[in-house]
Amino acid sequence: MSQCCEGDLECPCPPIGLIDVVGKKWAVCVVSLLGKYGTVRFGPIQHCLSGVSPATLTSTLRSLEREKLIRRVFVDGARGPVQGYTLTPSGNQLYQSLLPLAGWLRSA
Amino acid sequence: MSQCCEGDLECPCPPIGLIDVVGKKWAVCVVSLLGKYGTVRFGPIQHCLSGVSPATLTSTLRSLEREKLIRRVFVDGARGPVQGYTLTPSGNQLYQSLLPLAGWLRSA
DNA sequence: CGGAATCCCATACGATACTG
DNA sequence: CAGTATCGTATGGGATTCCG
Repeated sequence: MSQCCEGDLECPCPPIGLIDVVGKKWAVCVVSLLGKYGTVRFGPIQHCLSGVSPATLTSTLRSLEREKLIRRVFVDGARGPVQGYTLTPSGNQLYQSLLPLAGWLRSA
Repeated sequence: MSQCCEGDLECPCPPIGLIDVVGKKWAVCVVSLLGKYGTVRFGPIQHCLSGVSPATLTSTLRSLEREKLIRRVFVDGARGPVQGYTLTPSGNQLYQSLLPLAGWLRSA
């Protein structure tokens, strides 16, 4: 993965590694969803994203986990604990700084 | 391109089409660069992005042009007019709403 | 210098089937 | 319900070459 940047201009570019994570097709959606609703389980996330394939969603969730932007949590359901996903503090910072962009994207 | 969103949760996700543009590996870098420096030519952009291949850079620039986020301009150089790229008003709005995210990405 | 054309590869993504 | 496994395709992106 090449590094940005090495030119004469001072580089305003974010690190490529995080771009790769945030740039994943559904990553921004998942972060926005968790930011808005707190803890969400696998099924509702998948349903909200119009039936994205479970493999793809899992891949997105795992990469977000690796970057410590989300984490798995267990909540008490009617029949025992169930899993869910929620933002880490770092993920919540991302969510906050993502809000203006998300707003602009929707209005553009 | 599947649509987001159709679940019970109200969807906070931005449109997928623009995600695809902004999510391109170098798109955020280019927008940040033009936002900071105004008009920049092909060469300096490429150099600043650590020698990204011309094909890739061209692809990025074209997709940004299609979305009317940047446009080509001609400026008077020493030996006749030369080309450059600059943000459109819409692109500048994107740049503004991108600043918090770019800042967070760099600090994360 | 500013690209366009071509080739090639890695992988993101979707579809489907299956498991605990 | 919450994934995992497998497969196939589309395409983003790098390397190289060539052109005005």
